[in-house]
Amino acid sequence: MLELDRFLPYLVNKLAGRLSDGLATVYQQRFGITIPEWRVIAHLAGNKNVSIREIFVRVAMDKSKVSRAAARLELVGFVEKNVNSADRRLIELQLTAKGRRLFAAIEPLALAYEREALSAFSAREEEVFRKLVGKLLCD
Amino acid sequence: MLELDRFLPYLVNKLAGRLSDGLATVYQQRFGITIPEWRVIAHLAGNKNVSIREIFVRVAMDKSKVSRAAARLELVGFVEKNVNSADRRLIELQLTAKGRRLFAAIEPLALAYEREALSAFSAREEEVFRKLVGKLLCD
DNA sequence: TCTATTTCATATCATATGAAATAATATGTC
DNA sequence: GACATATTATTTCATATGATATGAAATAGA
Repeated sequence: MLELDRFLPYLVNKLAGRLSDGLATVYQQRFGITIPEWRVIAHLAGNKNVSIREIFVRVAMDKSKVSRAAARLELVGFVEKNVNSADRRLIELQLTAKGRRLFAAIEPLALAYEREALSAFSAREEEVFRKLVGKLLCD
Repeated sequence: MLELDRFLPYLVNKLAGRLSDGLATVYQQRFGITIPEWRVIAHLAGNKNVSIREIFVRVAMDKSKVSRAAARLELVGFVEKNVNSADRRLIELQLTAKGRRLFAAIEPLALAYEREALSAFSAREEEVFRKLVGKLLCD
């Protein structure tokens, strides 16, 4: 008999919801940033001159979401959008100085949140968990 | 430096999305059932005469979602709604015969999907993963 | 070159979502 | 019993979402 509380797709979703909600509260209340926007920022923090497409294939969001997040981030001055001169269909996104400051402010909070969320784990357990999640995601 | 691909809240979300989407396709296309509806059905399959409230506290959905899912499931004849005669604020939800047949049809597909999703794991790894997820969820 | 196809970002639109309001019932206090 | 407060389910309403359409630019083939 299928029991929801032993059904992994459900359990993983429940866990994901908790992790996201908790983290979202942090940067939503303090910085007015949504989850999609946070993901775009985090990706841009590690990758220069990125197109919308590059983000949504890498970052598990559909293109509308990324497009809207980028539009809003530009509006509030966290990212800069430029057309790629080699291929004018493409957009080059990058963090502005303001955007980099925002990331620098959020980063330690996000890492602290992650540590806190995983505090039930021993170091060994965390390592195993990371490995297993990686195995399921496989990419 | 925070790297999205090593950030567990993100990774778990990505995994959850994949697991849900894949499974949703199964029962959406074949049975016209959404994820919230599936969760209500799965919960009702194991619990008789359940109120809306009971479901949303147990099943990680907000009350509107459960209320709407229940309304639609009643409309299409998979569940039956009755007011609790002891406390007329409460609703008693239960699967109809049709609803039980639906669950019986979906159950093996859902379990097969779970097995397939976890096929990258050895039996031991699956066990460990379940334990670790349980530990993070703690309830 | 001309035309068809593909790719990229955005816009559109119907639906989903969830926070807050509402309505109905229950509980507690005087 | 009457009145205030609490609890439950639904509805409302503004916003989010995502599938599809659009338009602009690039590429391929004749």
